Amino acid sequence: MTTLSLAPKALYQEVAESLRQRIFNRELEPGSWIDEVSIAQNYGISRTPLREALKVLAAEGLVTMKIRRGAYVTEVSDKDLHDVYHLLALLESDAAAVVAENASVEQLNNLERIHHELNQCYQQTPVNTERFFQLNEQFHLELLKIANNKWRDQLVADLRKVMKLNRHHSLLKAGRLEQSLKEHEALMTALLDKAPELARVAMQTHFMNGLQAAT
Amino acid sequence: MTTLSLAPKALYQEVAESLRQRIFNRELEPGSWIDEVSIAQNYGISRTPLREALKVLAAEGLVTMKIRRGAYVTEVSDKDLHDVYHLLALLESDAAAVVAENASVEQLNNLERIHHELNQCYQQTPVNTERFFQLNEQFHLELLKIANNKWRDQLVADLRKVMKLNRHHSLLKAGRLEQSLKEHEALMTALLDKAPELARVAMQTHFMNGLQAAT
DNA sequence: ATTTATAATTATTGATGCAAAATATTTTAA
DNA sequence: TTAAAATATTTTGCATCAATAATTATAAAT
Repeated sequence: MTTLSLAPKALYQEVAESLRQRIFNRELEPGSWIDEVSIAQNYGISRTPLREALKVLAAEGLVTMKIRRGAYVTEVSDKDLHDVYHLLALLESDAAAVVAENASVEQLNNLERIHHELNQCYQQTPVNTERFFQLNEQFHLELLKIANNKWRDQLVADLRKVMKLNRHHSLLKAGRLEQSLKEHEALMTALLDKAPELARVAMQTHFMNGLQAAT
Repeated sequence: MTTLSLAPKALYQEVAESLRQRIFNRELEPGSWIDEVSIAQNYGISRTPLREALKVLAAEGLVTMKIRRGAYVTEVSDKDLHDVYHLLALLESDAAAVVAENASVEQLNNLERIHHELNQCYQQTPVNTERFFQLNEQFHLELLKIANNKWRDQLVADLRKVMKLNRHHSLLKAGRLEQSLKEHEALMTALLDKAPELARVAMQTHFMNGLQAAT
């Protein structure tokens, strides 16, 4: 019997992904030192791929390398959170404007389908918040996909990772669901009307309210 | 006599910086495979720090790692250039708006000082274009510094690196100097008037004309 | 002659070991 | 008893070594 690996990844990438999760779960606390030898033993690997993984995480901003002191989990201040949120709002609201300008009917249909699922999810009692958050993220990702700028996608992905480091990290808090849906509604309207600036403002508003709710 | 090292860097960082320059200088061509063994020998180092450097460059987008195939210098298409430029315009024009909103008199004076140097540099005949480009970059960096968002600074730095990969990479081409100065002038006026949206539009215009000139 | 399979070469990936540097500890002297 | 110096321990950083995967070349069979 042979094990068929469909998505073969380098060890350092697997390790990086695992560490990411452990950081998001606060198993590795912000500010804490990352013990290379202990973690390597823990995973049953050598330090070489682990150190490569740490370099990747450092580039993402999740860990900070100190010279001759090793790697530390990045601490995200309230100002950092605010700044990162500001950039996410900027990048995603611009994406909304681009989508309003260029999207095909089919692409808008895809987006509206997700929007409808989100609405239906909210109608159910009790609301499956887990699924709601998932669909919400899917909506944002689909919008970015339509905007068709892989460099922006990368920036947004990295910024979202940094945001997850903070304790008030959710782009969408419970209790904001209804408000959030209305904002999506306004956004969809602007997109279907092919009104770039309206779409931009709608997304901007969506994010600013989100920040309000998060802090 | 002891050598006082003020900025001690790890070997992998030194190597990363050196490789960056070799990539920008087209000594390592886009699309080409990076021979780890040969380069390690070339530098007289082992492959371990070299591989860590390559991971860093990969995170910056300068090189692309292919599984079990090693590292390749990233190829930047015309669309990529356009997309990256779009994001730079977005991020820096937002920075301009933030500066117009919040900057202190002293900070604006610093900016205007650089702007004046730029003007004086242009008045000289013949124009020292090298110095002009340098001052131009300094102006943009000072603006970002005043905007005071280190995460944006990081994004902009990475995007600028990717742009340098492309043959039409200069944010400012010769023959555009006068036009560019006028655009800076308009920007400075908006900043001094504390008019965020005017500043945003001025910077946006500055970038769009730059793209026009670059392609 | 062309295609397929196998072998050999080449290159990447991961493990181990060693040296240098920084921190913590202990000892000695004031 | 406290402070400073020396020693010991810990940890990073770099190099060497081994193994695994992939590509190319060669040989055999149809």
